[in-house]
Order: sequence, then C-alpha cells, then structure tokens
Amino acid sequence: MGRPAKFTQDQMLDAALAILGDGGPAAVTMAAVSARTGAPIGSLYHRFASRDLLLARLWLRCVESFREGFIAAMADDDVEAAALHTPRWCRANPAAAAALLLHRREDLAAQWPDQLGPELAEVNTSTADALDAYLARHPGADRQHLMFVLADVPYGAVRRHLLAGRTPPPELDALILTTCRAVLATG
Amino acid sequence: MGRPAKFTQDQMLDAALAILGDGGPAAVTMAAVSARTGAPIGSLYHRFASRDLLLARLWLRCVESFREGFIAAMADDDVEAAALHTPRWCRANPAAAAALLLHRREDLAAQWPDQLGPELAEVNTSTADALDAYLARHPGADRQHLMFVLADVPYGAVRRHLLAGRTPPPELDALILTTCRAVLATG
DNA sequence: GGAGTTCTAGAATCTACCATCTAATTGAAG
DNA sequence: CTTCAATTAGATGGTAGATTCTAGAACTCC
Repeated sequence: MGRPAKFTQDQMLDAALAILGDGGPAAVTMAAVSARTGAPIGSLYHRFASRDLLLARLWLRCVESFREGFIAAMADDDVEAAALHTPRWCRANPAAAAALLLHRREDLAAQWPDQLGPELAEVNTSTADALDAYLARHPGADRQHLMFVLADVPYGAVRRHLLAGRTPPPELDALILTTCRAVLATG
Repeated sequence: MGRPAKFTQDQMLDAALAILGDGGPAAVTMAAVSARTGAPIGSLYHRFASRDLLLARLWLRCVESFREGFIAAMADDDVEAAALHTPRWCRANPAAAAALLLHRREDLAAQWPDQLGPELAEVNTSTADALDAYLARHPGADRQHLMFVLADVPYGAVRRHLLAGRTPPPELDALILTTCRAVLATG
C-alpha cells in the first residue's frame, strides 16, 4: 500500500463545513482548513486538486444526504412526508443544512470542476425523475403547485431559522402541512 | 464649485448591481465596477471609502426600495397585500430582488461599515415596528404565523425563479394567497 | 532489508485585488 | 484670466490566498 493516511477526506470536508458555517464561503481558505484539521496544506492538495474541487465535493456530500430521504418519500407517494422532509432533515443535519440552503452553489465552487459534472447532473436528474414519476402516477396533479409545496414553502419556512443559527422549531411542521393541504386541495 | 462629476454614485451602484447579478459577490471587485462604468478606480474611491462601503450602500438602497411598500401595506392592515408585495416588487425590480434575496448581507459587505450602523438599525427596527403595531391592533394574531405568511412563504415562492434569472410568474400570487388564508384561518 | 507507493510537511511562488498616492483635468466664481 | 475645489486618472504598493515543488516519513510486499 503506502503510508497510512493521518487525515481522512471526510475530516477535511467536516472542517470546511464548520468554517463555512462560521464565516461564509470566503472564509473557507485552504489555510483555514489546514489550520482547523491540523493537516498541512500539501495534504489538502493531495486529496483535492483545488479549492473548488474541495468545496464542490462538500456541496455534493450535503446534497446527497438531503436527496435520499426526499426521493424515498416521493417514491411512497407521500407528498406530505416529502414536504416535511426539509425541516426534519435540517434538524438532523444543521451544519449541512446551513451550507446547502444559505449559499448558492456557485458561491462555494466558483468553477464547478469538470470531473464532477456527471455527479452534478445525476443529482439534478434523479430529483426531477422522482417528480416526473409522481406526476405520471397522478395525472390530476399540477407541477407548479407541487414545486411550491415541496420545495418553495419548506425552504422558506426553514431559512430564517438557519440564518439565525437555530434549528427549525417544531411548530413549523404544522404550518407546512396546512399549506400543503390547502394548496393541493386547489388543484 | 469645482469640476462636475462625470459619474454619479448611482451609476456606480447600478454597475455593481449588474455585476453582482452576473457573477455573484466575489465578482464585484473595484476593478470590475471600474471597467463596467468606465470610471477609473480613483473615482470609485472618491465616492466610496472602501469596497465594503460600496456594497453596503448598494444593499441599503435595495432594502429601502423593498421595505417601503411592505410597511405601507402593513400600516393599512392589509396582510394579503403585504404578502403579495414580495412577488410584485420582484417583478418591478428584478436586479435588486436578486441581490437582496439571493445573498446574505455578510457575503456582500464582509465588515459592515460603522458609519452605516444607524441606517442598518433603522431598517431592522422600522420593519419590526410595523409588525408589532399590527399585532397590537390585532391581539388574536400569532406572530409565528404572520412571519410565515409574510416573509417565509413569499420568499420561498420567489426564490427559485430569481435564481433562474426569471421573473416570478403571476400564478404564484394565487398560491401565496391560498396559503395566507389557510394559515391565518388556523390561528 | 530494499523497492515501491502513499502520504505528510511546509517553504516558495504566483496571482489577483484592495487601497493609496501623486498628478493632471475641468469648470465655476470672482 | 486667475484661483480653487471637485473630480478624474491610473501607476504603485501591500497583502492575502491559491497552488506548486521538493523533501522526507511511514507503511506493505517481495
């Protein structure tokens, strides 16, 4: 093999995530990640060819974690569970939630690395597919309304709390459910 | 007097706003603003003591524009109009809307300039006051529910479209209204 | 134990940008 | 026409941070 690693890739991503939470995208410098993990800069570059690649991987790791539960709920035809997945996931993964929902992807990795293109595409299409499949099973449903209820409202509901560094309060779920039912009853 | 100005402060802010829309906060360098307006860097620093000050002023200009209509609607006791103010204002001011809703204040001006502290405080308190006044007039209303309906839902509704560079579609207003009525009927 | 490989280590380099500084314009007022 | 202040102009300095480079350490397998 070779020399065993003293620092894992995930340790580096964890450090980057923590720094991101404290100081925003600009604070995530290679030097900062180095200082936080204790790993020398050379080791960082041994794992990640560039800063953009590191941040892109961090973003992907966060997204994967979120997407899984969402797609599962949709596959079960459970729209309400899918809508509630956002606040629940935020409570379970506050740091990842803040990273994902408080920043634009381009603000993290200015240049999305080519080699990660496929992974990015996969994330996007698999989510779209889950929605398409649901719509195919429910011809009466309206896509606009679904997006509103599944994405827009939960996102908005959660955001203010993440910004404040808090976890979304439990009362939020009732509000989201009320919205969900009212809007879906419409069309 | 002296030599008349060739470039106004608003021209510089407009350029910064456009650059922000194209490339995000990091793209708004003094050199970029200089190139876009045609004004030399020296002129920029003649008007704005620092980059942070320029971006802080840009942010304030955007916020003021939004706040006005919102506060007016609240003063009229018209919650539905206040909720719809967000999508309407976004349609009327797409660039400012993107700047305001797609970035965190700290991502624009890393260090908020001291001299702008009072203006920032004013923005925050005046909005809070409008809400407090409404609550005082309507003892039955629930603050959480109001925030959800006035801030969270409209914000979420609009965001996805701003991200895509589109203007929020008109159908959104009906969805927001439906949500507004359903949630306020609850508490 | 020697060869090969993977990883740590951090100094050195290179780049981009903010901010400063000096000098040159420009037009108004007297 | 002279004086004066506001503004333009942009070269230059200083710094922060990404990236590269070279050397050495630690482990496995033969």
